[in-house]
Amino acid sequence: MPTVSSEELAAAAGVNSAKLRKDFSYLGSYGTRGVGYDVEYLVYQISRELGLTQDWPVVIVGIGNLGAALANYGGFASRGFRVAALIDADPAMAGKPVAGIPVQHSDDLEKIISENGVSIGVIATPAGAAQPVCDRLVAAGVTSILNFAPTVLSVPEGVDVRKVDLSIELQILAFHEQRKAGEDAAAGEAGGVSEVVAPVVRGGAAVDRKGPDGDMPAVMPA
Amino acid sequence: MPTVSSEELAAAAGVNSAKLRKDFSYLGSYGTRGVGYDVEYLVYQISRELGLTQDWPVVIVGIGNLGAALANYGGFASRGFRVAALIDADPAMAGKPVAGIPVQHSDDLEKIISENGVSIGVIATPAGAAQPVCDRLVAAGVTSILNFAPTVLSVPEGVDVRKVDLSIELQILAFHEQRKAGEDAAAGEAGGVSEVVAPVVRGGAAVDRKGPDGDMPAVMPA
DNA sequence: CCATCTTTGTGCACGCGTTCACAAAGACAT
DNA sequence: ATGTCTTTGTGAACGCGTGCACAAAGATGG
Repeated sequence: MPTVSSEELAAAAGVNSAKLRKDFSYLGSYGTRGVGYDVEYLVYQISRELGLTQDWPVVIVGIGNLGAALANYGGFASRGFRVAALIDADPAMAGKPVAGIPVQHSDDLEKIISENGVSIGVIATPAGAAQPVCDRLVAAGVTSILNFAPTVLSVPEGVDVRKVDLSIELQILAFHEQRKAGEDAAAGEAGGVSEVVAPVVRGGAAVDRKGPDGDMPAVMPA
Repeated sequence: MPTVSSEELAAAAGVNSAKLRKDFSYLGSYGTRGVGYDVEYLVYQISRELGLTQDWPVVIVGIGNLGAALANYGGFASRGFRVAALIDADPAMAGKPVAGIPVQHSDDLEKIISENGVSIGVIATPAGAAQPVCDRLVAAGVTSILNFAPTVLSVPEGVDVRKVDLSIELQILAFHEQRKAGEDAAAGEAGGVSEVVAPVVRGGAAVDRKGPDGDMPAVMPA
């Protein structure tokens, strides 16, 4: 029986082995003392816990460049996701296959959602269309939404929304880039930029616990 | 003079007002006691601190669906970013304009980087091309990389890499979706899924502090 | 069957960030 | 000018997650 010790896994993942063991104990994944964890059983347990063993049908609304990129993305299938349908408001797109899946018109959105039992929707529309699309998705029964449009969506209680702002990631890189440059510059003066920035970098105010990075202050001007 | 109090800002952002004040104090943004913060000055200070007042030239390598989507993304300019060049390995793409910018062939990558003083690169290539492209970018002087390809990039010390895995966001939604469903089901049995999952959700082991969500265990099978 | 060795599972303490609570500071009215 | 009222800035306490260190448990060899 192939096994791994918490020590090996911790080294590979770059975390503390005690923390890893504590987490596994919560999962109820019992290892064997003196031996380690049964790899196969462990993989199964974690997969199940994360929902990888389930089949999640998703719909992608808005088949522009981004929507097409998502439809072609290879990483979905291995994670338990199945693109159940592609939806676009442009009648000219209807029927045209993208990533092997024919695009359907948004008039049929509600029907598509209910017929496929979809509970997760991806919005890749322009900003203006995002909220109306969101409302229709929610009304049709979708309870989790991944939003790529640069808008804040308002949804009723019980619906999860995650917003992916592609420029935020760049923002974070630029922030660190600036710090790199700032530290060099501050070497000359006394009390340079880095001293001012450092505490902020540690304890920046978080607008939302779901923010992508705890290392950056989340309060920023529009 | 238009002002805002920390209380108002905190309410709007959904955070504790003391935390917000403490953060602002690190910035050196002095407010006026009894009045609040001068909005205009505050916006300027935060913008400067985050690097929004600087001009960051970036190059996008790999002009497929995703690369094109990024090139067309409107949110970059307002955040201080300027797409300095689009680069693709396909000779057929060379010269063709995407988002108003002509695509250049990857043979000229090094020249493009140095001539434009680019320090931030975006990789939107297929997985196989990512590491070689990354190496060339770094060799040419890029010190921050935003990676959309589904590969872990290895870079020398001093270079920042942020990986955007589009399927991870979906994963997180599915995880919460499962918890929603699990809680209902567990209402019947004693000691259902939620009790097991809850502690994990709080204290999941983090492979990387830069992970996108502290609310989910980061250890998962490949 | 006993001794030893490995690895898990976890109580406990440390450290850090968040929050509370209040004194200091300035505006504004009288 | 003085008092009152509002809001900032921050010292101190609290709470939580992380990491240490060890006892319990099982394997393995003699």
